[in-house]
Amino acid sequence: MMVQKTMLRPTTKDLAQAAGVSRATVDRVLNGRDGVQKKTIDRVNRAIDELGFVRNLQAANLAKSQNYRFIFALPKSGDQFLEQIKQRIAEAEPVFAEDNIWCDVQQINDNDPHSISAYLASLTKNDVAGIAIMSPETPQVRDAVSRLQERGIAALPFVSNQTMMDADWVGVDNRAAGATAGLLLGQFAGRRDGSVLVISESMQSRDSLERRLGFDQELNDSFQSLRALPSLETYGNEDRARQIISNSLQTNTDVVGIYVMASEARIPLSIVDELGLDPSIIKIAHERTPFTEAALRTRTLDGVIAQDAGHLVRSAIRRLKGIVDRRKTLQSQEDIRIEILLRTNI
Amino acid sequence: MMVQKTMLRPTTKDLAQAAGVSRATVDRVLNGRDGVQKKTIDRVNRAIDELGFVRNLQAANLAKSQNYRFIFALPKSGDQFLEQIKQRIAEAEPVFAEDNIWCDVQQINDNDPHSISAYLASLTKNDVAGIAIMSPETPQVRDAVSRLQERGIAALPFVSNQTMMDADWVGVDNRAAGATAGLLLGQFAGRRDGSVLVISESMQSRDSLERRLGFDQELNDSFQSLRALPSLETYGNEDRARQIISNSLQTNTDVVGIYVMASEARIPLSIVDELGLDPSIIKIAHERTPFTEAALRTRTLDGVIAQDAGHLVRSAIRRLKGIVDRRKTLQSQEDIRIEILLRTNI
DNA sequence: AAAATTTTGAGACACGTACATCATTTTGAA
DNA sequence: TTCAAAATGATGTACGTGTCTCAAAATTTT
Repeated sequence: MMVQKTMLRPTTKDLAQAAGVSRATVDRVLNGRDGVQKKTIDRVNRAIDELGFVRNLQAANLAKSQNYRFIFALPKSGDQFLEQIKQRIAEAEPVFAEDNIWCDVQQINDNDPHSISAYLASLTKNDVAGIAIMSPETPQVRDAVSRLQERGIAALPFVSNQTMMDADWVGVDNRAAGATAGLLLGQFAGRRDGSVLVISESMQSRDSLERRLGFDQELNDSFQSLRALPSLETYGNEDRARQIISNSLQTNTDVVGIYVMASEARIPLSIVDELGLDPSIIKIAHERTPFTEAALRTRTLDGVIAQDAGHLVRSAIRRLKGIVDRRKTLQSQEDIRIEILLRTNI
Repeated sequence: MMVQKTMLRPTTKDLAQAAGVSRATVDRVLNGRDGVQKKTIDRVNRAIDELGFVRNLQAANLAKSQNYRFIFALPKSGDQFLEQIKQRIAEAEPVFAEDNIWCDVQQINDNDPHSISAYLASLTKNDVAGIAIMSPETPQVRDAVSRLQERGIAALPFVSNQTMMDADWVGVDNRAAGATAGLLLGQFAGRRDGSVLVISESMQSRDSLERRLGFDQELNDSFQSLRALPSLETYGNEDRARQIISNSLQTNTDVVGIYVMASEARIPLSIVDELGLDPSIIKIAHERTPFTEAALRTRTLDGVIAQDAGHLVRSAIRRLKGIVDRRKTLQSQEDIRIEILLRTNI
């Protein structure tokens, strides 16, 4: 496959000439229509390689008046991280609009798997070209996603609660994220020994389970002087959070670190703040939000493990577009990095 | 500015109708041609807002047979980081090709400012639409860049040695990167006190100076038990490096940390390895390379401060394209993050 | 060899914008 | 009021591809 640089960019016309066939036949081959002999197909393909032909996607889209309408299906109940996501979608809108990409946000009650699958079932190919779904993984949703794909709508699990088995999703490896939290906390705690408070919103989500798994493994492997306490689940309830956290701190007087696993770090950290602990206790949380940024700056928080919300959004859009265009995307661009934020690199 | 969702996407025709003018006048306004009354311009602009008109860039490019040919002007002498850059450019090529973007790499002797400016002066608008320049900032180069821009060629300083004064460049804030290295090293060193070895290739580059500045400031501010030693300059010479490093280690028996500032960490770190130091000495280096990745995994390196080479490349391409298209790019996407790599988030 | 079928060719039109030309209208100055 | 200049309209072609239709050629079947 060599690229001819003298010809600025070969067109289907050039291709037809090179292959010794007509433009109509080239079109039949390029778009996989039938009624073409195998040997003719081969001739055209050989010419494609020789010329280094690349279809002009823009012209093709123009001709098809293809437009990319994507939907982000997000949960209704939201924390600050979700707000970040929505903000990044809005921010990306005008830029992607020039590339003929239009995104809508649809917020769905995520406590009810039925309403999600009902919504997904209502979509047709005319309404929408692709959809990024942020929802806990239930059989209903999984089915609805399959049926979407059957109807030719691109569907992509987004950020939340997916099995890592499936390579086709947008988000980070939560096990590794938890391990990174563990490593950071362990190293920052230095040679002290003691116990570590682990606060989550709920251990029912896969995210939390995987983070906890990675966190424990890292502490066991490399920081045996630290002892991770059982997860405290706040259920998003501030009063409950206050009670269980202060309880735990009274029971365990040797706490040297606090790990807030939930994507909403504000409530637990505010409570810890109220209690006026020894500032040398290392505190690690997840996700960049206005709150965690401020906490890093004031040194009430030592580190944040984050996934770049803007990157998540743009990656989802690019990958949906890639599916629609049947072209592969750039793997290295779509790997969502596990970011470590300290007060110096916010 | 409201977006009309019923009309799939307003065209210039719709615009003309809404504004009560002809397509020709719309064209004049959109492309800034003269010979249009102010009040007519206003009428059209009002219609643009009302309809939420967005120019179809694809169709426009098709009509102009616009193609984006970009050049990366890189130094000839190269370390592993530069190899990463080149690799990422090659990797991005086929993907960007579908968007009508073609990138070439040109390697230039960066020790000779004259050959760089001579090369830049030789470029014409027909050859190339934009150029990303990785070169030390000298008056000659700075002039050549200005003249490029005057000739309508997009020019963008890339990664290396630029004043942070100029907002229009691609790269990280090296002061903050140095500070991050300092913070990480300081925290990892725990409550120990002692001195810190700082190894650079040369303190003549702005990169090194800024990193050192940030590093020292962070240590002074927050880790007063640590004492940063004067920078050891290797000049890329392995024998020299071995000598000055082992000298310094003999003189300073209280070393608790080593900071390798250079983008080529392999030589200094190999030498440190040879000397068989106490593994509890904290080692921080810059840039993700096959070597630093391996060193993190084997725990001979504790942390790496990096800028994502792929991101740098793609950001440069997007911004060059943005300049050519006279459209603003998404700021948050083009901020190059200061990444912290530990063994758990490689 | 004739007929039926498959394969290929030739051409037209569409998509939304850029750009050019020439005709017509409006405006402002003499 | 007249005339030149400025402003606007009308219209055509081009860009590269997709998608039709209909005719012509090549191949297979009868």
